[in-house]
Amino acid sequence: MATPVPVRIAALPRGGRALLLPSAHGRSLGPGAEAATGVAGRRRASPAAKGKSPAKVEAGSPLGNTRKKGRAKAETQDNASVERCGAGGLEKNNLEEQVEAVCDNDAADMDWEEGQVERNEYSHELGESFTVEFNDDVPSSTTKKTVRRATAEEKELAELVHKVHLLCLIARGRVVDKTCNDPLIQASILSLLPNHLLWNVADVRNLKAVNLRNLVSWFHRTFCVTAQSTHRGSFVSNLGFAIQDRIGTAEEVCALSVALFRALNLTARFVTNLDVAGLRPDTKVMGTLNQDASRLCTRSLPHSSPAADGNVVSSPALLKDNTQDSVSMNQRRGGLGKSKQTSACKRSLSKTLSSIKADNESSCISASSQLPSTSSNAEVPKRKGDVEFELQLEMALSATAAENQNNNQANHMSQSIGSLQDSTPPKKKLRQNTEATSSSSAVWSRSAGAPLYWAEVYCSGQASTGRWVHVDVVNDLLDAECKVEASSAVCKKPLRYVVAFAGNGAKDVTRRYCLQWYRIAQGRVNPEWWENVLAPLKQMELTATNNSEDMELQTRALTEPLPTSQQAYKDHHLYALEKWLHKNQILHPKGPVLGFCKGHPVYPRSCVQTLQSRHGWLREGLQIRENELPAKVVTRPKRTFNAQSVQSSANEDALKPTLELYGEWQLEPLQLPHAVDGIVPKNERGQVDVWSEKCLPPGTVHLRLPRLFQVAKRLGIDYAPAMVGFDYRSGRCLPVFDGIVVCTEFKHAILEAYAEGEEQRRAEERKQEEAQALSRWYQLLCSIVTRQRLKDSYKTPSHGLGHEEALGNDNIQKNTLSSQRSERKPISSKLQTDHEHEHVHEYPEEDQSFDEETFVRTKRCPCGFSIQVEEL
DNA sequence: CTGATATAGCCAACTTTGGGTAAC
DNA sequence: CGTTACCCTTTGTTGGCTATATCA
Repeated sequence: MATPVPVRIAALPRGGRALLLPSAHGRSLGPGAEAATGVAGRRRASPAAKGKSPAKVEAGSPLGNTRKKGRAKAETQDNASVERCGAGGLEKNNLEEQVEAVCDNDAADMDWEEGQVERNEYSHELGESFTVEFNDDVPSSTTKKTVRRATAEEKELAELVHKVHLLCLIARGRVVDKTCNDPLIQASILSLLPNHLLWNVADVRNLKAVNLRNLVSWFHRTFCVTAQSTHRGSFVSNLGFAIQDRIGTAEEVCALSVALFRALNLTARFVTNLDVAGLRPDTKVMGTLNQDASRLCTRSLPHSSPAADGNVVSSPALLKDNTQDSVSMNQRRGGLGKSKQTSACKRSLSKTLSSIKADNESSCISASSQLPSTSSNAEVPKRKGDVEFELQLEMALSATAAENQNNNQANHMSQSIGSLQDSTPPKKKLRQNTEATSSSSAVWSRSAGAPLYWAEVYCSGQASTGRWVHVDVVNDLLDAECKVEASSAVCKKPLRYVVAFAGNGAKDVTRRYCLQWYRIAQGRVNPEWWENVLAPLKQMELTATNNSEDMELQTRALTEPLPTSQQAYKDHHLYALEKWLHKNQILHPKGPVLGFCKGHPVYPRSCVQTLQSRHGWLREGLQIRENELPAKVVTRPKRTFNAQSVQSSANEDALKPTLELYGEWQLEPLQLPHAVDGIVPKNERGQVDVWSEKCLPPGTVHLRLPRLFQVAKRLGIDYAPAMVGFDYRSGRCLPVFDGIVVCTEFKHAILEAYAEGEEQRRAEERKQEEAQALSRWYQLLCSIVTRQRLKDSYKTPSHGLGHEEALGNDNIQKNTLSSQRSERKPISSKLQTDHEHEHVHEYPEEDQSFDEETFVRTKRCPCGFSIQVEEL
């Protein structure tokens, strides 16, 4: 029944043998899987093995492929396991002979795809200890994971996602900003503010950060922050409910603070660290878009439907996870005992859900219950007595409406799903969730959540001319911009794009919060694109706030402290170490030295010059000045594209394996011979090399149109074919031509003539097509007529035929340009006998027509067959 | 945990002007 | 016999950059 399949026998050092299905990536059945009862293995080429021949363990060669260290190591281990499993000391038998015969047959080019061994057929010959072993995916700590790097396509996709996500987040920021201007929201939040806090901020013109202290503390005490919110239809509605319930997401609470500041007539803006999907693809997560996908998903759809939640609830794995989440959360908050923790693991569904509820509620309670949570008592331990915690739990549960609970439940569940989908380990994720909800600590540490939303208030009384002051009501922080970067880094939400929103506009203020730009530069999108996106928004922001801080941000950008690690100097935007220069870079001038890092002098980045070869500069329309020596000489790859150069490679190596590079300071504009008297200066091949438009001889133009050279030739204008590059196919390089180069003065004449010529050519083409169509119609109709005539001649001979024939011919002849239609008339009666007719080779003159415009002669056989001949 | 270093995989750059055969 | 059109074949190597692993 089983198809004989080529299999390989590995001769093992101790004489043991194992049957190996040829596979680069088989699967281990484990040491215990003995005498497999029919094994089917399918190999799928993994990306790592893509394009490589399957790693086969050759007979007598334990290490099939020792080219790379890592693989050799892995295979050594594989063979050890093979040995372990296969040391049965089997006698060579028929099967093996058969198998080896197949192997010897080689097999090297065989497609080793699928294997199947049926026990029924062979087991009696092999004995019970025969083991089938697949040499891959052995679960072992030392097994090297296949490292797959992202391809260019994936990178492009990730960048696109990043950009789109950025745009979405900006749009979101604008929505929030706009809502902060809503009069009703402003009035509502203002109405909550106690009177005594009002006059602290009355003097807007001389406002200082200190004046905001009480306001911020009050706000922090009054509103508690929750991880998830209920969608109420619009952000305005959400804020309305947040005001009513004194509870909202960090974003909502922060937005409310901005609304309050604006209601108080302060200049305030909504600031957010855009939590955007990564610019680079995440190679750790295979098969999915990237790890941010789930985050994207949860952010855009934070409220999964109850039905979806129901599905999830039915999954035991998720349940367990939730249980653990809630347990450790309880432990964290309330200090539950160990026994309680273990018992909690076995809780029923309802208890799990209630504990989740408790978590949600307790987070609010803990935030709002620690009312006087100023910096003075920030160090108060979070652990409280169990009793107190239980009390709070009770209060929370009873105080919350059932409906609300359900919502929270659902939200928390969807959040949990998100956390499971996320590549972050559950434990870590849990911590993040906890952090997001806990807001009692004013000391930046891991326990404080990553700051994603805050406000900036312009304090005119601060500094000499006033400045923007960082105000974070979520974390009860005032003027603490220096702490943002560290806390973001700790919470794995590094600063990337800190954007301030005001007046429906936006502005990148990352510089204010980021002291180590080199750390984030890699994660940011192409600055040009980003600036283009923000340019119109920046103007709107400026109009609204009337405060330009560009100088301040610029100063920050230029006065970054010297990094202490050498790595940081790699592509640092301000500083450079000589060791990190690229192959085509040089320091010119080599100085000044700004400092030292581990003994290496640090130079300003502005001293780094990028060099190019003579040809490279030529493309840019520049040439090297006379008598300039190469700034740097680097080795160039050997030319190995044909046999001749390989033969003479020894000489070539000695001669010129180097590439001479020049810097910008050694250049002058390209000086090419001018076009004189309508003659295009050409190279020795009679062409012009157009590496770029800058390489054109002065006074000439490059016209990239097909068939243009014919026009130039016809008009007698001097031209040269434009060689634009090379095509390297099948190991050969072929010049690629595109259009022609002519003197500028002939440009219009040629283009006009070309347009005319093209028009004519198209007309001719059309005419030809029409003629052909007519001819085909004629043939078709003739054959119909003939057929009909034949038919009739057998049924009712010579009856009613004349009319049809006349009609058919007439129609055609009206439309043809034939000048001799009348002569073709009586279609010979010979036709009637023409079953095996051969077309007349020498067509009679009277059966030919000639079109003087197209030079097409149409010859017709009396049977209706015609042939067209173009006369030249 | 951080930084230095080694390693491996992806990818871009580099190369820089056909030859044999059949039909006409 | 000279000219022309068409087909053939689908590279191959090197080094830079970068992510990851490993070690101090």
